[in-house]
Amino acid sequence: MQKVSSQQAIDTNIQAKKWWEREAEVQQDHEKGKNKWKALEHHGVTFFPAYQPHGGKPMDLTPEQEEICNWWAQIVDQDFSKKPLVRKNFEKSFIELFDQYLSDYKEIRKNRSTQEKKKEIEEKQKQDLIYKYCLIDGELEKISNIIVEPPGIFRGRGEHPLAGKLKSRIMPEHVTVNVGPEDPIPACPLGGHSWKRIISNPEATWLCHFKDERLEKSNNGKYVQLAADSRIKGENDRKKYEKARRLKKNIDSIKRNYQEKMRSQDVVDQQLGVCTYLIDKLALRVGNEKGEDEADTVGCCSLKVKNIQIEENNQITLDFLGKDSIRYLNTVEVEAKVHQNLKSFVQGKNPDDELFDRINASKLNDYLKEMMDDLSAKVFRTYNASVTLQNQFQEKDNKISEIDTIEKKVQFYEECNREVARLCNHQKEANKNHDEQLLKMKQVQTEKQEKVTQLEQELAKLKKGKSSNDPKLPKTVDLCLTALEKARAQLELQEMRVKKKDENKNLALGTSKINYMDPRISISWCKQKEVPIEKIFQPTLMNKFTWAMNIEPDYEF
DNA sequence: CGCCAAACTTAGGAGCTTGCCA
DNA sequence: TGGCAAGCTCCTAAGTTTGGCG
Repeated sequence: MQKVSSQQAIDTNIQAKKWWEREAEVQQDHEKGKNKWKALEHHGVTFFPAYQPHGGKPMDLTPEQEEICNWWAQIVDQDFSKKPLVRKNFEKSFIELFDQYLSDYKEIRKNRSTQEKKKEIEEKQKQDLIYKYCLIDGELEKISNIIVEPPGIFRGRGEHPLAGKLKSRIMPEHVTVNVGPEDPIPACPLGGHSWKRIISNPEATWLCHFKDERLEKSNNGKYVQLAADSRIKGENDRKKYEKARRLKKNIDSIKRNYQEKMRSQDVVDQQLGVCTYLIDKLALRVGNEKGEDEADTVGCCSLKVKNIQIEENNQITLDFLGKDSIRYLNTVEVEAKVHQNLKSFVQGKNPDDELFDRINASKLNDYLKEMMDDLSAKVFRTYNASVTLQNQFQEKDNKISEIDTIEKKVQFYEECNREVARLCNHQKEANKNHDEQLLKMKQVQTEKQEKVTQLEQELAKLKKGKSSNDPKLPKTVDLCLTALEKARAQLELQEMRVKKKDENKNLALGTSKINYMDPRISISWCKQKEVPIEKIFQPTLMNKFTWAMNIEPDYEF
């Protein structure tokens, strides 16, 4: 891998290969069929360093610590030790014995000089450099993750049956490596060890695969994948949005199709129709069935009777835990036929029974493919998110004007973004100091308001030829007007900040920006409104979406 | 078909750095 | 000049989709 010699050489190479400007070649690539590459060269994956015993020397338990460990060992198989309260109390006392070391360690790390920290990072980057890039058909490409996951405690979300189980240390013997048939097999970075298997699968884009054998069935392992700004990921991303645009083009006939479907005499068809209606209208996930060893969450097809309330006036309330055990709670009006069908699906069932008992995700996707080539349920989320953003820009356009500041325009963008996040139910945990912080900001707002009022009063006085004696206040009408204008602008900014703070309390805007909204909508809007794109996209997104940067200002999704 | 594995995208939170204000 | 919120990247869990197999 000659090209991986220095960071500068890499940057130059990466800059040089703009795949989106070489569409002809990209077209040719399709002739390769299912194959994603002919040559693939890389250095494999690195490993989490072996555990460093505390302070580099073996840590003997103090007699006190050892004795306490023994106490627990004596009762560990008794019912007593299974009681949550017992475990909680014991754990607390136990951890107190050890956490002094950890907090000391943390403190030492924190107190290193800025220079020292910087040097450490630079050295790490230098070490990682050869692992960070691969060669795909001769082109240098960035890799996203180059180290296997460290051993530790599994942190499942929500009520996960496996939460707290141990994740074992991944060794080269757990790793399968995918390289080109003519390319060198990467050297195993751990002496005395060797890779589990070397394969050459050009239909896959992953470089390494590793699996913790200890975790159960639903764990299908992890991959070393290309970075988001690589050609292959970029092409896939663009294809995703093009497919969503195709859905937009066909949406009328698709709507007619599922409307007809839910009017069928066949319950299977009714369920397919209603499910598609809900996925289209509410941007729900498809909802695959889940295993015993996974958290109990649902999506559209796996909704249970207890997750829906059929209300008056064609309203329904959906209340369920979705992906990541995030709660979805929404009361909406649906079409009369949908309401009627849902009522019949609920009829005679128990709360834990499936609402759509005759279908599943796979059948639903089969149905979607009858209507549009390549259509699957997730495309509706991409389509809905992108259309929502575009519509928000249009509907709210009168809220901003050319003379507005960049900050105000950016706030406007966020307002539109929030509607998308709401649609997709992208929630986050509120900052634990949120209320306190908001109060402080509101106080600042009040002060700014008072300042404006004060200046307004002073202006009135000055116009009558009078003046206050306060030396802080302007002495002429002109000066006062300038000051007032400034104060009003400051007040408006603060009001926007307060609003943003409160509205973003439980909403995560990042997810839709990264995964759902066609970046070309945002970029063309920025061009129209003369907002620098960096104000909307952080550096990683600027890189991820470079393929979309040359879009015209009048792009329509 | 139903079931399962493989391969990929989507997700929230941890934890770091940055930048602002008192 | 240090305290703290905001911004951002990293991490890895948790989804979806497809296709092969009995």
